[in-house]
Amino acid sequence: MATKNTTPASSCPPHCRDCRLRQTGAFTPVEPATLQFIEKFRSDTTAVAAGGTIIHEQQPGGKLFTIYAGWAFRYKSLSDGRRQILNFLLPGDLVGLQQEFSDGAMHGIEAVTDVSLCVFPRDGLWALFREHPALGYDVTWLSARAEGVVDDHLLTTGQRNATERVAMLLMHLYRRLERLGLEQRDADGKGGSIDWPINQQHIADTLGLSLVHTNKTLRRLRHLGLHEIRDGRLRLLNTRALERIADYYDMPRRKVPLL
Amino acid sequence: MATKNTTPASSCPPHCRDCRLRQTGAFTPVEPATLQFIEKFRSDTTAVAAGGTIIHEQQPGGKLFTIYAGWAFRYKSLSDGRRQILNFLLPGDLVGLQQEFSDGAMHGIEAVTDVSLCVFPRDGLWALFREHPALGYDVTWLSARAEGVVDDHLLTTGQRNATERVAMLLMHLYRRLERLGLEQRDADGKGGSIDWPINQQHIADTLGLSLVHTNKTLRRLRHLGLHEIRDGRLRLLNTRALERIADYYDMPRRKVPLL
DNA sequence: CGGACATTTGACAAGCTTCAAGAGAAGTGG
DNA sequence: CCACTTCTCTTGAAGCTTGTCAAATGTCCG
Repeated sequence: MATKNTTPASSCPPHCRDCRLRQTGAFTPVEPATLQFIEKFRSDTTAVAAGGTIIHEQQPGGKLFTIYAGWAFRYKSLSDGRRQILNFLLPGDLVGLQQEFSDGAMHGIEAVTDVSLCVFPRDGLWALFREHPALGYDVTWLSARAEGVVDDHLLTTGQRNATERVAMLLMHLYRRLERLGLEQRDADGKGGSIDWPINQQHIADTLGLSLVHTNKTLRRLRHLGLHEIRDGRLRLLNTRALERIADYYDMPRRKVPLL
Repeated sequence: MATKNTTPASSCPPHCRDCRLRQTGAFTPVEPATLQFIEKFRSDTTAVAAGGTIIHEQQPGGKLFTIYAGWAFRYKSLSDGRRQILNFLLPGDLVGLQQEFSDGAMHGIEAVTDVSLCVFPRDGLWALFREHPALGYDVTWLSARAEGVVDDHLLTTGQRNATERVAMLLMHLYRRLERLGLEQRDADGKGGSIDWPINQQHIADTLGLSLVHTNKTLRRLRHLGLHEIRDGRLRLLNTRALERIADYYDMPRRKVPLL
């Protein structure tokens, strides 16, 4: 009881210079002056409990967020309830840009785990571009990169079959977590695992498959010894095979801007 | 013979102030000074013949383009040849941003019709942000909006069935052309039609369906009297029904930036 | 007329969804 | 502490949507 609904273990530090994310090496280093500007730009920090709504699907406006800790996902739904998860949001991801720009075709954002967020004022974005063009450039970078992720996902739902889709998702998320330094290496140093807070319904909604078929496809891959999901953790037992099935290619990893 | 491989009817005018696109009312008006900046930033104009490659799928770098006239599409493929069309590119669309930013996960761009393009130097983008933050802001706008289009498309391939997908694509493209003033009204003023340069293979690759099933789905909609494709033109005969089938909602139309 | 290409159609197979129901885990309240 | 609910995962069976194979028709163009 005392451990529930409290602030998640990793909440945003009061000062950006203490940001745990910037110490991972996954993000482009910034000058102290720039860091101060970002901290000034940040209007708040907040937390959303697992299952909570970060951005409502129909609600325009809103704010900009950077995920500091936890998992969330963007989604869109049809009026009869069918839901498509567009992508998963992990620490370092900037979200809410589309709400600012889009024609009104909105998406929702929901927390999977408890999530910690840095909040930026929506109407401050133009000031950011004007006063600090380099950060504006970074925002564009992040936006273009986010579209690239959705592009890949569209290739998956449009062209890959069920087995390929599941293999792709496992590889994709594993690599993203790994890049953030969130992979937990085994004691023997041979393997590793990542936190896996999503359930099979999430996977089904992500890949455009039914829940039942998702289950059976996962089972097949598991019985082939390719992966293991247990106690809320994912362990890849044969990445080579998963990459081959999914036609997955790992890209050279550049550092990414962080707002 | 004399009419082939010549410059398409609508090629970019030498001066941006004569740009036909800006006269459509679909784009945000800009100050003459800004227009001059854009014209200076533009390094070239060019044309690509129907079926030609604008950006090669595997080739990094490259340039930025604004489509001035014609149809093109972005795509990604799997190594065995399956191809997913990510979206169609119409006049006013800015393309090539991802090549600048993405981790290397590239897409290709191919011309459907003869295409006229404004060319911008890739390495001038940072200068644009620095010297003209408002244009940088516009680029971000366009990038975020482009992602919104792909989001919608992902919802389509992930959740809609074949009939819904086809209806969605018909509505989506018709509305986009209409917004650009490229709908041709009938003499009686009751209906209209748009140029329809794509074939059923394009549609199949866009919607993640087989060619045969695409054909049969189109036929069904045609026999229901919902649309008509003839002589390279698309005519919607019952938009109400198509919108209902596709769960399509028309968004309020804001003017969009044009680079 | 012959060749390349897009469209069309039928028959059959396969992949995926739906329906139904049971098992296990975790939280809730008496 | 245990019954009860709820949620997730699991499995089987049946049916429908979609893909694959094959071939005919039509069209454009040299």
